[in-house]
Amino acid sequence: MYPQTPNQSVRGLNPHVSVDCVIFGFDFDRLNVLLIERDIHAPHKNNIPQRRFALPGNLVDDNENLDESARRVLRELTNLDDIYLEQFYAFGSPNRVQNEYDRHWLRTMRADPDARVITIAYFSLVKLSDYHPSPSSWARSAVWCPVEDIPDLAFDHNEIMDKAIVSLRNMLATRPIAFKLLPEKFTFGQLQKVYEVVMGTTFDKRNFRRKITNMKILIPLEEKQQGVPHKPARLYRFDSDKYREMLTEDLVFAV
Amino acid sequence: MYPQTPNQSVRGLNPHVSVDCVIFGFDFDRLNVLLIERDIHAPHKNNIPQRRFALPGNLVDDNENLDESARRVLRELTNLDDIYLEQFYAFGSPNRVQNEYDRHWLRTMRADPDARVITIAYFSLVKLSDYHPSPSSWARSAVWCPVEDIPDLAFDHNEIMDKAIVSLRNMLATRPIAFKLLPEKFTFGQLQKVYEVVMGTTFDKRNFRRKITNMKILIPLEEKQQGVPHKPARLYRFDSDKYREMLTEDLVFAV
DNA sequence: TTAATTAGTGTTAGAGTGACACTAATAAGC
DNA sequence: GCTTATTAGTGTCACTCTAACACTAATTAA
Repeated sequence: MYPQTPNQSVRGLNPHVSVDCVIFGFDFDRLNVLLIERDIHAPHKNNIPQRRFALPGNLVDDNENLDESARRVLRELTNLDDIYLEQFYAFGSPNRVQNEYDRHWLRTMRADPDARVITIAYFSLVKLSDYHPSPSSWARSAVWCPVEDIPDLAFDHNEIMDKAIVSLRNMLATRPIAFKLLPEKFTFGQLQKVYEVVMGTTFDKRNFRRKITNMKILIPLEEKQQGVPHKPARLYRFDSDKYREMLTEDLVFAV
Repeated sequence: MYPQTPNQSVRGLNPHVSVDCVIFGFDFDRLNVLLIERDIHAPHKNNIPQRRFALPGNLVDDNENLDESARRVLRELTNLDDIYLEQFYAFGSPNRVQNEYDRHWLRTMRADPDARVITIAYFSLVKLSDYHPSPSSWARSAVWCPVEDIPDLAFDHNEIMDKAIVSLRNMLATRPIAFKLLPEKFTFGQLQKVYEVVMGTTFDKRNFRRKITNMKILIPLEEKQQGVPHKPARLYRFDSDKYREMLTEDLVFAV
């Protein structure tokens, strides 16, 4: 049981290639990212933090392609499935493991703990409320952490995070992925909030409305918000045919 | 000498990770890509082509990061150096090696020929006339091939090529890299040609001129083309301060 | 009744985009 | 020296997009 080498023999894990997943979770308030806390088998040394967070990631199996691998690893560590993952960059500095504690942890986890590992990073953006990560495998916990409060992460995961945010924003600016984050019926205000939270800015309400309206992707409903302590907003749903069209277009959403 | 395993023991090549380089060469006429022809140690079987082209690529060394590796591999195979390489995607299907001939070739080249290899792909765009690739290492020849005439390539290299072109076009559309392809003094016609060849379209001359002029990146010279059998065009050079600014901006060049 | 909160709306000035056709300058060929 | 072939160079118009800007309306809570 310890050191724990999860099915390594059965699976044929490639000792040199891993995948890491940056899962952004949107909650109408801020942008979060999914971190896992390591199960600590290691004895605690002086000055070495006892809690250590990381992006969900692990070695690639020899029979699966990278996309499948990212999906599996995410599932194994967090019990999240059915998440569309987009590859965005490979990180392969020989010095990815600098921290002594990380090295120690690898020794408890990997058959070949000193192997130099290149990692292929993926990101996704999901509705936080739809996913309730629960830790498994070697994760002690799996938590949503606001992107402004990201702690020091394992390995080069802070660097991966930074690049992921850039990729996420590029994605949102060119593809209508915002709609995946909304309930079926939503208001203009909610839609705008998605863009604002992810992009990290604010937009002019009227200009935003006009821009979206011109895309002709929203269908207005004869229904309003209920129970809100202010003027209730009209509800909309989005036109899924139009949405599918736009997924393959070259559109640029620069509000 | 045969099978040839280039310094594998000295270097510590990672058997599972490679880099591949898609070097686009622009020659004012069309877009080319740099291919290497394999040195054929293998006996020729029936129906198996005797010439086999591939993108320059090789295994990553354990002491170098991915960018360095791409650079080294390109140098070793083609004697090209000082080329800025941009990483664009990682390819890692377990079935990257399907062709029998490719498998055979790997057996002649690699210490661990059946290892499953993930490759990190890079691209670059250079002025063809500036670079004279000469084959070395296991390359029999290194040739510029027009992108319209790319033959069947080794492994999944055709797939890599396709994705590289998309990345190249995105790059050209957002960064003023076209200027690297021109001589110090150039005409509007030449600049437009760069965009047309790389983007694979044509643009309206007047609109193009206006767009570029508005960027205020060109400095008109008191000089004209000479020796051309038509009205000689005015020469320009580009403002390198402005150029550096634009490299970091979010500009979109959608002519 | 009042306060707090968010929804909802239009205009204007400026910049950018796409479509479009003719004259000018040169070398080459005759 | 005339003609031809070739590329350079130029302006306008209609349209769309963009950024900036302020007030009224509807609801709940206190």
